This record gives sequence, structure tokens and C-alpha cells, in this order.
Amino acid sequence: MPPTPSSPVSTDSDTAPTTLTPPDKGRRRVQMIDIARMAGVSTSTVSRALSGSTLIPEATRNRITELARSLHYRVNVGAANLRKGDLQTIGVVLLSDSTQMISDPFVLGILGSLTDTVNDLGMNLLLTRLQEGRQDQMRSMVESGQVSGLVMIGQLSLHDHLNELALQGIPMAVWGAALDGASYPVVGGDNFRGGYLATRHLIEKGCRRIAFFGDAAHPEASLRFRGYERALQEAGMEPDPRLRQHYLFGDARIRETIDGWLNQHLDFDAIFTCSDVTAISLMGALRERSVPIPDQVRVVGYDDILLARHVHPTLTTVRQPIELAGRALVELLFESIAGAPRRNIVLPTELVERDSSR
Amino acid sequence: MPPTPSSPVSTDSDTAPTTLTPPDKGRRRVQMIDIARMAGVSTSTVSRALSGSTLIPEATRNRITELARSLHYRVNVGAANLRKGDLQTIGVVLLSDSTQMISDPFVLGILGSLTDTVNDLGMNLLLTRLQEGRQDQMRSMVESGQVSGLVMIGQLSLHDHLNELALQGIPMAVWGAALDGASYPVVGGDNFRGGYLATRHLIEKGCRRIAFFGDAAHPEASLRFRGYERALQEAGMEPDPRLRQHYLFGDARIRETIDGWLNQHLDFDAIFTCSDVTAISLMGALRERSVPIPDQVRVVGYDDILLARHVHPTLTTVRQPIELAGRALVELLFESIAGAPRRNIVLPTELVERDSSR
DNA sequence: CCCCATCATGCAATCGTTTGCATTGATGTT
DNA sequence: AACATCAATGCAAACGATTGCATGATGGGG
Repeated sequence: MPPTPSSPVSTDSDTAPTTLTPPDKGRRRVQMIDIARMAGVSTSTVSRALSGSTLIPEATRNRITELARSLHYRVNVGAANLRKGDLQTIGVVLLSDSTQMISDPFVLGILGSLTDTVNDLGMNLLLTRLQEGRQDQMRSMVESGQVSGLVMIGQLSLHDHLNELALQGIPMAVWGAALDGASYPVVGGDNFRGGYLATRHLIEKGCRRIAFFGDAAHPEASLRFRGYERALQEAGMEPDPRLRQHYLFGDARIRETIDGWLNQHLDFDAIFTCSDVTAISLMGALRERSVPIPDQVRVVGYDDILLARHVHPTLTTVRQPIELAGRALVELLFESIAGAPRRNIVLPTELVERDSSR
Repeated sequence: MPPTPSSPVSTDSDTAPTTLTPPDKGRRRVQMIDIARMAGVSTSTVSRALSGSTLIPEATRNRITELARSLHYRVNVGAANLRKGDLQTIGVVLLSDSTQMISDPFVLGILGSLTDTVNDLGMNLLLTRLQEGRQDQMRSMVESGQVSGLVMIGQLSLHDHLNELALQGIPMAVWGAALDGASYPVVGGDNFRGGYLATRHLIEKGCRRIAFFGDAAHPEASLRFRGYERALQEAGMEPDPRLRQHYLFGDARIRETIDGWLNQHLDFDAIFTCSDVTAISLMGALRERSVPIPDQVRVVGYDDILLARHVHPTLTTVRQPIELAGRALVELLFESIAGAPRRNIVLPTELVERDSSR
């Protein structure tokens, strides 16, 4: 049935209920007692056989395993965990900026890495978005025995709250920047070094008036700023406060800023910005104003998202080994659960040189 | 402690264990029996009080609730679910293309929408990446009672496998295109219409040689192609098979294709591509070859990712109401769990006109 | 031929809740 | 005063597994 192209939007869902109510589960599932009966043994034997215990002779074990497979039986992990007292699940909380969709591709990258790590360990990953004002839900997840600990991804405007949670013994690990006096373990890139490398690179290219884009309230960005300052100082330059923008995403803001700088003849010859998304946005704005990149203004971003090598000109950026992030976070989380002393992990950070600064 | 900028990569994690072993949980948590004893009542009363049952007089109910709160007590959802027989959790499986990180921002968007929907319902979301060759893990999640159903996001190269699962009664809902003979419920945009709108738009702009980028093996892309064909036919044009590219992401491939077309003087004046990421990549390649956009070649993408309005020129694209996706998927999943007859939901799809085709 | 390892298996308690049913005491009705 | 009603609460049996301990069968050594 080829839909009529010019017809109004079609949908099959006319009869859709307006409220969503979870249905209760249907038919009874096959369970251990069924396998036991069919095999003519007790559930003890089945349980041991399925877990591969050598208490059960191999012949029996295989017979039971085979029977279970043929019936598509799987042990109920809820019940098993309840009895065993360990729950093979960790919680991931997205501390995303907007109340809207997760916006930054970088966050997704970390989430992917985390998912892989957790899956490889045979554990599960419970995903939550932190709701506005519902910060106690984090505690809740741990205290209600849903997860044995939490990994937080996103910006750290919640520093104080996280600190409090950590002090109350909620096991956790956080992606971000290690702040002084943090009592929770942190995994992150070397933000100071990233800012330093980016800026030094621009200086080496001959830039003298380097602008900085990055939210001061964001711990990672402030560290990058300090790296930026350091590089400038080493080269005997002073950061010009007029060339610093606390961007809050958003197109209009960016264009405004650029226009402002151009009108005031601030003569910037480079921009270092704390996010590739912003960098790409910036390049668009510059291009609209016929500012050639990199000839008149060089641009360096941060994160090395997929698109960084696809835009034109390709974007020079600071890359963090995102594929190590998942493992590092899980490692620290396990230590936190075990009550080991808190520590941080700083992941290596490198500059990826592309055309936007060539 | 300011790190030494020029020093080698620093990390605190020298003593990190090379294998990751989950620790077992520490101290005993406060549980219902504790509350009961302190309140001088039985666990029955506590249970009922905490669930707000009117069997318990309001005074007692408040007293118990208050006591529980002060002790930071939360009911163990695992135990409760076991007893109640319903598990408030749905599984999300990412059928992502690469074995690597989740790449497409669009997938993340759906995931975000889904997370919000599920959280709003007070349910939980178990996230998994489909491992290579481990397709039975999907069954497993349901049969082991971890989740009451599955939502799949990603490309549908697994059509046959999904079909099989559905026929075996695994409750699920899939994001993608509704294929003929699918026995699982599908939520997706109106891909035919999207392809049609994009193409008609280009025709109206005066384009006559419109190229198409999109993987034929990808059901959503083939529907978009059919929309593209239809629009051409209505305008009395024939699709030129030489102007169709089954791209597989990847930069080199895209540049090759463009070069090929240019060298053969195929004289294309527009490109419609099934992904914004590819569109941006394409625009980069065209720009490198000094092909002006939109003057010589107009470009239309698909998905309306965040960056579409940030690149230069801003990207005309086909937008799907991603924020409705989560709810629609959950709705169909619930119906699937309840054993209701299968149906699909087609979300409205619209063209967002920007500079790349102006 | 008896005794005692040793092996294979089962019994029953347990994990932390929820909930049908029973119990208690108080109140109201006739 | 006796009885029915009702509100408030507790008892104990689930939910579906795991596992310490006990038991019965087997076999080998003395």
C-alpha cells in the first residue's frame, strides 16, 4: 500500500489510549521447578547443574543443561539476586544540561563505552536521566537495591550534591573534572593539558590574539581555561578578557559574540572552544561573515566528535580516549563499592591537528 | 597541584588492577523489619503504610512514612517485584551499525526520548548493546525475567531474527521502517513521505539531476528512495541509476563518489541523502572541490540533528518528531506485552528548509 | 562382611517484600 | 445483654531462586 504522497500525515495509531499503563505479564513462564520435575530431580540439583557446580556429575549436568536449553529456560535473575544478595546492576545517571534531549554526542560516546564495559562483565546497566529537582532519585536507586552504585555523566553543576551523596556512602564514580575537595572519585581527560596543548598549538601557528569559548561554571572548561592561560603566559602573552565568552550553546549567542568582536575590531586570529559542536557552529558563523578559516582565524575545538573530521574545513580538536572511559569509570565504581580509598583517573589527552588550524 | 604542562600523560591509576571484579556489597541495609520494630508494628502494616493503603489510618501511615524517611529507607524493589510478579523494567537494545561506539546522534535522540518516557512512568530502563553474534541475549533478557519487553533501536539488518523473536512471543517494539510481513510492531517516521517531500522540494527549486545517497539494505532508506522515485516520476523525470550511491558512511567513499560524478560530468544539481551526518560530510567534500552550495548543487539531509542548523550553509533536512518516539515505542511495547494485536505507528515527517537548498 | 569415606542428591531455610485471611477489640443495633 | 459490623492489625504463605547441612547409596579397604 503506497501511501498517498500529498495526503496529510498518516498514522495507524488513531485508537491509541491517551494514558500509558503498563500491562501485567501474561502467561506463566517456565521455571526451575518445571525443569526439576521433568528431569526427575530436585531444584537444588537443577540450580547446581545450571551454575556448573562439580557437585553434580557431568552427565547429569549436561542432561539438565540440555533440557533447560530446549525449553528456553533462563534462571530468574531477580530471584537469584535476591537470594544471593548481590545485584549485578549499575546505574548510569545522565546529568544533562537541558531538560530536553541529550545533546552532546560526546556524552553518548561515554555512554556507549560504559555500556560495552558493563555488558562485557555480564552486568546490567540501568539508565536514568536526572529529573529537575529530583536529586534524591540517585540515592533512591542505591537504597532501594536497584543498583549497587552509580556512574554520573554530564556537567558538574551538582558538585555539592554529589559530594554529599559520596559522604553518605553512596558508591559512585563521576565523569568530569576533579575539583578540589571532591569526595567522590572522578574520571576525566586532562583538561588543563588539553587547554594548554590547543593554545600552544595555535601560538606555534603564529596566532597572537586567541579567543576562548567556555562556560566558567563548568569545571572542565575552567581547567581548560587555566591551560589556555598558562600557554599564553609561557609565550609572554596576556589573555584578553574581552576575548572570553561564556557561551551557553545556542546559535544566536554565538553569532552575537562574533559580530561583537568583529565590530569592536578586537582582531582575534584564533578561537579555542570547549566543544566541537560550538566549534562547528562558530565556523559556520565566521564563514557567513566571510572570514576565511584558517587563513584569518584558526579554530580548535574539543572532544573530537565524529563530525569533526567531516566538516569543511576539517576541525582541529582535542581528543580524549573515550573508549577507555567506560572501563575507568567502572573500575572506580567498584572500588567505591568495596570501600577502597577514593582516587581519580586522568585519561591521556591529545591534540588532533586538522585543517581548521593548518 | 597544577600539572606540568609538558610532562608526559599523568594518571593516578598506576595501581589499577588489570581485571575488573565486582565487589560484593558491604554493610547490611535497613529494611522493612527494622522500621516495623521501631514503629512497634508488623511488616504488614509498614508495607501497607508505605504504599499508602487506606487500610492503615492516616495518623499511623504518616508516622511510619516519616520514620522511614528519616532512616532513608526505601523498599527493595527487587524483592517487591519478585513478590508482586511484575517487573517495572524495559530493555533497550541498540542494534548499532559498528561494533564501535554508537555513532549516529539520531539514535541518541531516540534513546533520550525513551529514557524520559520510561522514567516518567516510574519504570526502569536496562540498556544493552547487541553483541556480535550474541543475538540470543535479547531472548535472554526477557526470559530471565530482567525486563518485561524490549525496544530495539538501530538498523534493521536483523529483520529475520526480530521476526522470529516476535513470533516466539517475545514482547517488543522496534524503531525503523515497517517491512512487509513484519510480525513485530514498528514505530518510525513516514520514510516514503520524507523522501518524497525532500525530492519535490528540490524539483520546485529547479533541480533536474537529483542524486540519492542511501543504503539499499536499510529498510528506512529504501522507502525514502521510493518516495524520491515517486516525486521524480510525478515531475516526469527518471531517476538516473548512476546518481545513486549506497554509501556506507566513511569519508573516503563519499569523496570518491563525488569525484566520480564530477569526472564523468554527470551534471548533478542536487543531492538528497538519508542522513545529516552524510550530508555534512558531503558538503565538506563539495566545498573542497569548490562546488558552491546551494548555487551549483543543493543538498538535503535527513534527521535534523542538532548540528544541521549550525553548519554552513545551514542544512535543509527532513525532520522526524523524535520527542514522540519514546512514547510511541513504549505504547506499542505495552500492547505487545498485553498480547494486543500488532500495529505500527507512523510519526509525522516534515521538511525543514534551510540554506543548503535555498 | 563390616565400616567408613565419598559421591550424588534432597530438605528446608533464606533473601525482603506483599497480601489473603484471621484475629482482635470497639462500636452500634435491637 | 447479645450479636453483628467494622476498623486496625498481624500471621503466614507466597514470589523463584540458592545453599548449608543431612541423608542415602555406593564402593573400597581392612
